[in-house]
Parts: sequence; structure tokens; C-alpha cells
Amino acid sequence: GWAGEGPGASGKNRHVCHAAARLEMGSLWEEFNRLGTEMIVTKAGRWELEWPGELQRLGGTPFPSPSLCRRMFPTFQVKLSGLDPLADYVLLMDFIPLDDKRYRYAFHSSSWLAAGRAEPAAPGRVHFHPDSPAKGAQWMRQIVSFDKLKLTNNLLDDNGHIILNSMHRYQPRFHVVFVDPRRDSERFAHQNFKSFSFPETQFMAVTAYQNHRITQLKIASNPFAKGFRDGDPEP
Amino acid sequence: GWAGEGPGASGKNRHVCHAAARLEMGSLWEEFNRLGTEMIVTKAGRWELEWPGELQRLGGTPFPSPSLCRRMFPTFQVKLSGLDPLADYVLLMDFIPLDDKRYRYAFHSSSWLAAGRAEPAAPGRVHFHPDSPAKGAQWMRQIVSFDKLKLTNNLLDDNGHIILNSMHRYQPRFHVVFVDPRRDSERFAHQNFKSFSFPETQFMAVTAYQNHRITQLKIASNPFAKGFRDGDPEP
DNA sequence: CCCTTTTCACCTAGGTGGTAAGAT
DNA sequence: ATCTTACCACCTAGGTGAAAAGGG
Repeated sequence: GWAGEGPGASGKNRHVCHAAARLEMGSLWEEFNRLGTEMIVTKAGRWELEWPGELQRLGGTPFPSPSLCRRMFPTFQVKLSGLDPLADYVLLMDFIPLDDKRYRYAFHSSSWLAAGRAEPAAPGRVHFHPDSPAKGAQWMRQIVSFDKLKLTNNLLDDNGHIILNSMHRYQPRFHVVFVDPRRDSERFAHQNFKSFSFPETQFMAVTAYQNHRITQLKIASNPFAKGFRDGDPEP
Repeated sequence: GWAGEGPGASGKNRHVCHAAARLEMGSLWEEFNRLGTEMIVTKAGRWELEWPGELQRLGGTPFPSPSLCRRMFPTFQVKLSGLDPLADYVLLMDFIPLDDKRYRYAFHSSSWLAAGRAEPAAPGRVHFHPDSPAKGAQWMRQIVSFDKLKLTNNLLDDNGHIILNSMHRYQPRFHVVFVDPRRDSERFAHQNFKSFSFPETQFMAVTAYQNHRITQLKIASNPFAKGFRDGDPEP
């Protein structure tokens, strides 16, 4: 579907007021949403600094090992239009709680039940698209994919990942921010961005899948889970 | 080693005149250079557009498959200093012929012999570091690695790879370019960059390794070639 | 004969859910 | 009981040189 408008679409800078975003993989998102999308959040384990021996032999420096956090699937991807091709933009995402409830999954009825009030909100973080900043022309040239975005339930995470509470519901949000070259651009900050929310991308954060139909749809549609597919060939 | 100065170090813009670059993995480069470094260049094969079936099922769009070109090993990596932390810089590399000769390898003497004049120079291309442009602070924060740079001998390559003639010698060059915000910045273009050449990184372009000791050093030091190592454990 | 291309097994690197054990 | 963690086999994706085949 197309663009949910940001709050207060009026009074926007001309560089963002015509911006539009189309969610990619819309039919897949909707398929998940009908079942109740779940996204895995795991603790980042905080492996020690890695120095693989190979690298050590070569005289390189150690680097942080890949975290154990999980990506989203489906991946949040949008096709942008209406940007100024020559202006600079920053693209980013955040996640807002959909309510102040905590949930549990009732296996007997295969449904989610409210189970008390939400836990204290995790530190609010944003994920900047790693190509930011870039010209409008470059953002519009192809699909923008947030496949580097990772979710964790580790409140102490220091890798900059998105921190979410398990068993809570979230709405991903997408923001287009015009990089205002004016000296006093702070004064116009509220005019220089436009936000998009796609209701079909909301999800429940979990540490393990609860709904078996979600598990099966993940296995069927995520290429990295091919090892768990039964032998039913698909064209 | 440290920085070979660019041509005409005088009259440089203050944003680049103090720039310095230290080559990483220097001892490995020197070990290769003592034997006569060789780098593989292969034709990019130009596979058809890939549409893996996975992606098709998910409603995605096809994308060009990875090319068959080869990276450099060792990878060209530098540690930068002396940049203005708040200024924008573009980093790039190019490759200049070391002479106008063509070579062949004499197996009986295990040495390279001149074998006529160079073939017409391939189209001169540059490789921009994919993080460009970025602030000086970000470039100086950690080692800058050109591991996405790929070499090909395909004169018709349209993936933007570096085109080299096999059996010719080359000197990699590294350039730091200050992004001048002045309107008439073209007038100062010659002042706004600084170039670095590390003699220990020069190499012979080949389609297959000629010197067996180079092959063995590549196998011993490149993690991706571990499958060809004999069972001699290294700490 | 000299050089290039193609294909291959074998790696690195890292994204999956399953499973069993652990925590509360 | 309910939720979380740790480890695992199994994938995707792609970087290696060997070996054989191809070309002039």
C-alpha cells in the first residue's frame, strides 16, 4: 500500500511534502499480518572481541564479532518517490509500542491474550539507513532495504541495535529527513521530515515463535530457512 | 611505511596538506613484494540477470549477479590522519602502469622477462570507496579498507571494475579528495586532493599465478584459500 | 607453446528454526 | 508453566586456487 501520512502533513518543507513511500513485499507482509506477525528478539550474547588467528597472523586488528541479534523477516523495504533529486536526505526507522499491554500466547485457542501492563519501555533507539545521507536521486533509484536492522531484547546492548520488549506489540515507523543546509536549520526541524507507518508491518516481539503457522510461513518464505522445508516444490 | 607524497605537495588546500596515510598489513605486502606480487584478473563472464526463484516467489525484483572478477590480496588498507574531522572527503584508488612493457614468466629461471611493448592501456578507471563522501572524523576513526575493489581484464566491463592488462605491471594509487563547498570549487580542484603511492603494493596482473612461491604465500595468508593448505599448523 | 577461460571442491561469513537445557 | 538462552545442522552468498579445457 502507499504512504500513511506523518502527523501534521501541513507546514512541511517543500523538500519532503511530496515524499511518498510504497511498501515492498506488500502481499507477504499482509500474509504474515493476517496470522499475527512475530519477530524474534534475542540477547546479543556479547561475544568477546574476535581475533580469528587468521587476522592475527596477518597483523590485522581485532573487530567486534557479528552479534547474535536477529534481522526482521520480512525485511522492511520501500520504494521512494517525490524527493528532490539533488537534495540530501537521511532515512531512518524506529519502533513504537502499539499499546501498553503485555501479552501471552494461549496455545489452546491459538491466540494472543493481554496479560497485564507493559513493562517499562526499552531505551528508544533509531536505526539510520547505512547509506545516509544521500541524494534524493540515489534513494529513488532503487528499492531502499533495511536489511541491516537488527532487533534485540538486551537492554544493555551497545551495538546500536533496536531494543524491544518481548511479548509486546510494535509498529515500525519510517522517516525521511531532509538535510537542511541553512545555518539555523534546527528552527525548522519539525518541518524537515516526513514519517510513514504501514499497519501491515506491525508485529509481536518474541524470543521464540508461538504461533506455529507463523513459523511455517517464515520457513516457507525466508531463503535462509530453506533447510527446514518439507519437500514440496514451488515454482 | 608512511605516505608517499603526491605530486606538488605545495599549494595544497589546508584540508588536505596535512593528510597522511599509513599502509596496513605492511609486512605482508613486503613479503609478497620480495617475491614479486601477482594479482589475478579474470573476465567478468557477464552472467545473465539472476532471479533466484526465492526472490521471485517473494515478489522481489531481479538484480545483477555477483561478477566473477577477483579482489586484490592482500587487500589495500590504510590508516588516515591529518584530516579535518568536520570536512567531507572522497577516497578513491586508481592503477597506473609501471612501465610500457609486456612481460612473460620464465619458469626455468623463475623470473619475469620483458617481452615487448605494452598493449594499449585499458580504459582508465577509478574506484571510489563506497563510504564516500564522509567526514574526516569517520575516515580517521578506523582502518579504511578497499575490499570491494575488483580487478578484471574485460575491456567491455560495465560493472565499474578496474580494468587491467594481464602480464603488465601496475602501481596502485590512493587519493584523498576534499569536497570543496565553494561554488567555484572547480578552480581549486588541483589543490583539493592528495595522492599516496606505496611501492610495496606494486604488482603484476596475471590470469593465473606464474610464480609458485606467490601461490603458496597466497594460500598461506588468504583465509579464503584455507582449503589448499597442507596440514602445518600455525599459531 | 603460452596464455585464458571454465568448472569445481573447499573454504569464510553469517542468517534460519529446532531442540534441549536453563531461568523465574 | 511460561519464557529465555545456548548450541546445532542446514541453508545462502560468495571468495579461494586446482585442474582441465579452450584459443591463438
